[in-house]
Amino acid sequence: MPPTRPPSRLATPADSGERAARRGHGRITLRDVAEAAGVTSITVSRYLREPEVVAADTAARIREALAATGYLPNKQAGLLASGRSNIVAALLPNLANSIFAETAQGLSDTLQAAGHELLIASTGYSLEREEEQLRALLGWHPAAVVVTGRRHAPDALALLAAARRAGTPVIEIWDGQPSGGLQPARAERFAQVGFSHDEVGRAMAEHLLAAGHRRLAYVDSGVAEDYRAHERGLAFAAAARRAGAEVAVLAAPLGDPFNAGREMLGRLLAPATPARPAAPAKRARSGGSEKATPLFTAAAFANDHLASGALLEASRRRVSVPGRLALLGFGDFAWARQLDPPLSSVALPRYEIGVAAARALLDALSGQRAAAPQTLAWTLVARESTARPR
Amino acid sequence: MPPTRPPSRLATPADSGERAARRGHGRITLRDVAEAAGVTSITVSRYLREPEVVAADTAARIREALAATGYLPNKQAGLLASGRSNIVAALLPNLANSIFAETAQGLSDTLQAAGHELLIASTGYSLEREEEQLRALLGWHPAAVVVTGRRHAPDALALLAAARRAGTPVIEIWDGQPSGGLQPARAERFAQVGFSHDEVGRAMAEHLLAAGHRRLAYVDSGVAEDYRAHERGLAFAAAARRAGAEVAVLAAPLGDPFNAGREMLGRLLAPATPARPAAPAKRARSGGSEKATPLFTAAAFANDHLASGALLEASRRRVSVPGRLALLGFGDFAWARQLDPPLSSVALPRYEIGVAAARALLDALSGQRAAAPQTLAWTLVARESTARPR
DNA sequence: ATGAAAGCGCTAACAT
DNA sequence: ATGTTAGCGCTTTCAT
Repeated sequence: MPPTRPPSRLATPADSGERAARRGHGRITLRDVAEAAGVTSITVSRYLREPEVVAADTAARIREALAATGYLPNKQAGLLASGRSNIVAALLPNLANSIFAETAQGLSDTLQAAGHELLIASTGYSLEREEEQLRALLGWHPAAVVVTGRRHAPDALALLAAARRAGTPVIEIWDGQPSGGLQPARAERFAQVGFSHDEVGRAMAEHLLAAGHRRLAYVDSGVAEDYRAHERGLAFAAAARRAGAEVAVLAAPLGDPFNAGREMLGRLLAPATPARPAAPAKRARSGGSEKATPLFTAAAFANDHLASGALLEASRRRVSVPGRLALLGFGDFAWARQLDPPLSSVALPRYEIGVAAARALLDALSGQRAAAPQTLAWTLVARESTARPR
Repeated sequence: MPPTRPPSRLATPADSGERAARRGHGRITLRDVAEAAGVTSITVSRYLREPEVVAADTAARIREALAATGYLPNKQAGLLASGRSNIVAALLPNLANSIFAETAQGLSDTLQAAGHELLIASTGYSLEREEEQLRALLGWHPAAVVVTGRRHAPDALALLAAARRAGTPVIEIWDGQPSGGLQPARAERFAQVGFSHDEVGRAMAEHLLAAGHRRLAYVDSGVAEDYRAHERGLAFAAAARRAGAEVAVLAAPLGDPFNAGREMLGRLLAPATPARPAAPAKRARSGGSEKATPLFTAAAFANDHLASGALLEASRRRVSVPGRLALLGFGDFAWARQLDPPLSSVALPRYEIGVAAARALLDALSGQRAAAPQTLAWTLVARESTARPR
């Protein structure tokens, strides 16, 4: 006979004595329910997992006992015993940034609906913190893992590879399938759910070229870690150059991005005459013909914040947009299309990325096939800020 | 002797036969590490938890074994055995809303730094979903629980109360201590980390009154669930009336809040003459003297989005702000202070609420005293949109 | 249809 | 300083 235990936890939740050995924490267990229902715990366990297998009258008694005790299954015990987890671990650079916040919401909505739990951690764009957090999250033996982007610390990559080898689906979000050239070579390939930032950069250039602009600028994010913005910039510049246009990539200063955008407007209007001669050499990497003083007629930005800053400053200075300078953002935030003129921008599948990633994981978990990569659609929304003059 | 197991999982990860009984999932366990280090598993376990207690040379061997095997502790097993959890469960209405997203970030940053894990779920402002999610999260036996607001389904309340009784700190965020009158009576009191929305509503009214306005409007959120906005509105109206001013509370239409704000500008400028006589009766609940046609000179809004919509529309219609109409927002979003004129607003401790809640929980967990309630500071940031004319 | 036994991977308690 | 034993609460396997 197994070690006796007090007949009912319910009667005396703080029952003591009897056994000096380790004891429960006073919580209702399967066994309490079983006692109340007059069966053994395995029957209750079975009822919980496959109710149809239990006799109708037994089931009824169990249902009663469940309600009477207020039983809450202990998930760690269940997972430990079954080796299965319904946790999905997600690593995002930042939860406050509305880009990732909406992705988190998409993940959360879709996973919750499927009965999964979301264990979330933010990395602050740091590969080190990502690795550290990944290690912590993997200790939960999650059913699946979501990470952001395709840049990871070597050890993190190894952990992800090991997890996948053990049958845990791994998905990288927010980047598209690696296109040639710019990507670091890497043995491990995880399914990607996102879009190609190269393509977006190219489309941004083409949009401005199509409006007749020949002197383009890309205002890059000053945040070094935002490699997606840098990638878009490279693709933008390449496309512009390919079309025979002049193009420069300028890095925005750090700090409040709206103010950075305002400041950049000045540089865009008079790029060859730095306001403060004493200031450090400007970081413009001019492309195209180096000689001509580039008076830009159009600028694309790494994000809507920078672009809106420039737009607002233009409005303040009575600089005509798009007449004197066309402005194109990235992200299509609700407030940016309210400005005057409304900002043209690239609408992103922020929420959809979360949903698609979750779906891919759920598919992989049920079907046992690998998570499928997915390229999601974005849209360049042309508004007045890049309208063709005329 | 305990059931024999193959000498090393490392050598033959897929070793079979021997025992038909349930077997591990091929993962590295404490025992594998112990074998590699020539000790028993408890010593490794000990090393992991209190390294200083283990002999130096043993420790060195364990360290090596740990590295060689790539061991990752199984958290469910650890928690089950110890009865301790480092999970904090958080329930937020929405992760995409930047208000809660920043709170989530504050929670995440602070908890991660303390070695805790964040299990997060969103409720979509639905009390039912909150209860359901709460039930799921409590199954993890979290170390602490964070919920949003003080309105919960009865059963959810019971679950929270039971959790607290079992020693799990529970914190409600985003609301302040219940002030009299408006709050539903309730036996259970959890620690609150937030601020009083009554006080904010009052301060908003006082700010406008101090600028000399006597005909005030509060534009409430059309979202029924946003009871905090409604509370601010009630307090706003009460304060205005107390000061002898005229005041009305108008409900914004649903849908895009910027456009709703734009639409509300029309109502504010000509509140007595509904544009479309055929439209359903407007939802304005006029307070103060009912007779006078209230031509508002100032309006406070439930959020910056609505306020900015009105501000932008005013600018489009060449209605002077604050000359003809002063506008006051709530939330103090970065884009709103970039407008022309910059929007006065109430700056909220969005991130700080997360940090403070996490700290309170950590304190409660280490000190074993109850989580302490906290009132956090907000600031009414006066900008040009409510500047005194003259 | 229900139960007994064993075990998931770890840690607490009690040795030595 | 290290090991032995029992047990956390559940599920699997194998009876009955």
